[in-house]
Amino acid sequence: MEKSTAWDRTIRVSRAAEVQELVAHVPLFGSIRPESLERILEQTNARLVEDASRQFISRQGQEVTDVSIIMEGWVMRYDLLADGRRQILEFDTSGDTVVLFGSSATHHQYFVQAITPVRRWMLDAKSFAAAARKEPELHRRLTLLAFAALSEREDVVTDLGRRSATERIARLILRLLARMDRAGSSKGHRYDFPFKQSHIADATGLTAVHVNRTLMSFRKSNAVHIDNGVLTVGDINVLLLLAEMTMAEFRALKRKSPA
Amino acid sequence: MEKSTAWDRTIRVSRAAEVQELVAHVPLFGSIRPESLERILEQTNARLVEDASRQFISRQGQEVTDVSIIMEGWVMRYDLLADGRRQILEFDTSGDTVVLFGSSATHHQYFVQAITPVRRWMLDAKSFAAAARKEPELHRRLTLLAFAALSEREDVVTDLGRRSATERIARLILRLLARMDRAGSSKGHRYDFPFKQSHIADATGLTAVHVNRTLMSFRKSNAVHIDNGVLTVGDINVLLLLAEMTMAEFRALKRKSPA
DNA sequence: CGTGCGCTTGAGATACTTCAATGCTAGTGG
DNA sequence: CCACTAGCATTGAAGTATCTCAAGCGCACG
Repeated sequence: MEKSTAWDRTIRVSRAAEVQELVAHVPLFGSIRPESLERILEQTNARLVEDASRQFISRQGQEVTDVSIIMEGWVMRYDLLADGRRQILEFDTSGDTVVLFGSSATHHQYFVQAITPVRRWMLDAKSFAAAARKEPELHRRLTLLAFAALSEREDVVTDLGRRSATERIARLILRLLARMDRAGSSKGHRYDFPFKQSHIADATGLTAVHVNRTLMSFRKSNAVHIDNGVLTVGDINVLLLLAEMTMAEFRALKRKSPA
Repeated sequence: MEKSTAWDRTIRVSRAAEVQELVAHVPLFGSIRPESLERILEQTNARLVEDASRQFISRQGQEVTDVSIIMEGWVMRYDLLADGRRQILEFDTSGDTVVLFGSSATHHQYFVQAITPVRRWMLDAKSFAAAARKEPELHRRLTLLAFAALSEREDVVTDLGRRSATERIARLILRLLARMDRAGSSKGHRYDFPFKQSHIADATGLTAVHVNRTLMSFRKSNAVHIDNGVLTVGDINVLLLLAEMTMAEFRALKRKSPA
C-alpha cells in the first residue's frame, strides 16, 4: 500500500492498469470503453483513498459531494433513529458503488461507515452526474444498478416483514455467499466474514442476543460455522432448508447481479 | 367510460388530450415533449385497458410483456411465499408506473393485482425499453423513478426492521397521505382509502388482528379514523407522534416525489 | 495487567400472533 | 322480499418468538 504522499505519482504512472482493473471488477463500468472511462476519471477528479476500520465515509445530513467505488474491504450503509435503533440497509465490498448517486437528493440520508479497512475510488458527484448525462453507456449501467438494488431491497422487505429470525439470518448468509461466489471471492463454501453479530442483528431487524442463539443452532446443525472472521457453510442443503430456499433460487441469486 | 369496441376510435380522436393528461399527471413522462410522447405511444402500441377489482395484472413467473401506467384506481404489488405468507411491496395509483421496467429480469418476480377497478395504459415492454434507449429524457426519468422507489423501499426496510407496529402503521398512513397530497387527491386530511386491514397487515409485516387493535387505538386517540373506504386524520400531531415523525420530515416526504 | 469489546448463556418480560367466536353488511338466489 | 352466504371488522384468551436485563468469559490491545 502506498503512502498518501506517493499517490499522485502512482496514479499518473499506472492509470492504464487501474482503468483495466475498474473495467474488470466494477459493474458500473463493465461495458464502458477504456478511453471513455479514462476521460470520466479525469473529469470527476477520481482519486484513490483509504479509510481505517470504523471510519465514516458519509453521514446523514451531510451534503453529497462524491461517489465512492469500493476496491477493497467492507462498508455498511445504515439508518440511525433518534433513540439509537439502527437499521443496516446494505453491505458493500469490492466493485460496489456506494451512495448510489442519481436520486435528486442533495444530502445524505444515511450513514456509510467502514467495517474493515477500505480502499476506494472517490469521484466528484457533480461531474459524475454530468458524465452520466453525456455518456449513455454509463447512464444505462447506473439505471441497471438502481434496479438491481431495488430488487435486492425488496427481497429484504419480504424477509423482514414475513420471515422468521432463522430464515432471515440464513438468507442474509446465502445472499452474501452468492455475492462472494459471483466475484470469485469464496473458496468452496467459505468466505471472509468481517461482521459482528451486532451487524447481522441490525441488518435483519433482530437483537444481537437472538442472533447469537440462532447462530449457535446453525452451528449445531452443521449449517454454518463462523470463526475468526471466516464463515464456512457446513452443509448447504441444511442452510437452504433453514432459509426456505431452493437450490434453483440460490443459483438465481448468484446470477442476479448487475452484470 | 367507453365500451371496448369504441376504444380504437376514441384513441385516434382524442390522442392530443390524452397526451396532455399523461404529461401532466405521470412523473415518468413529466418532462418529455408532447411530440416525443406521441411517438413513444405509437411505438409501444399504447392502449387503455380496464381491470375489475381483484383482477391480476401480472403474476410471478410470467414473462414481462408490458409496462402499465395507472390512470385511475389502486393496485398492489406483492410477494407470495410458498406457505401463503404475503408481503405487499407497494401500492400504486394514478400516475404511477407499475412493474417498473428496466431491470434485466425477463419474468415477473411479483404479483400485481387490482385493489379497486383500474384504468391504465399498457405499453409494450420491448419497444418501451427501446424507446428509453433512444430518448435520453425518458431514460433520465426512468432512472429518477428507480432511485425514488429505492429510497422509499429503504424507508420501509427500516420500518419493518426497527419500528413497532404502531409506528409502522402510522408511517404507512402518513406516506400515503403525502402521496395523495402531492397528487392533490386529498381534501384536508382526508383521502380515499380502499384498503382492507389485511392489506395494511401485509404491507407492514403484521397480522390483521393486530392491525385492527392498533387502528382502534388510533381512533380512540383521535389520530386516524377509517370509515367506509375513507381515511380521516383527526389530529395530525398525534399521528406524527405515534409515527415518531417530525412535521419537517413529513413535509420532506411530500416533496420526495420523482418530480 | 487492566480494560473493553464481542460472544455466550440464563431467566424473566412483552409485543405480537394464533385460535376462536360474534356481529355487521352487501350480495345472491329463490 | 327474505333467507343464506361470504367477507370484513371486532374482541377475548392463550401461546410464543423474540426482547431485555444481567452476568461471566475470553481475547486483543494498550
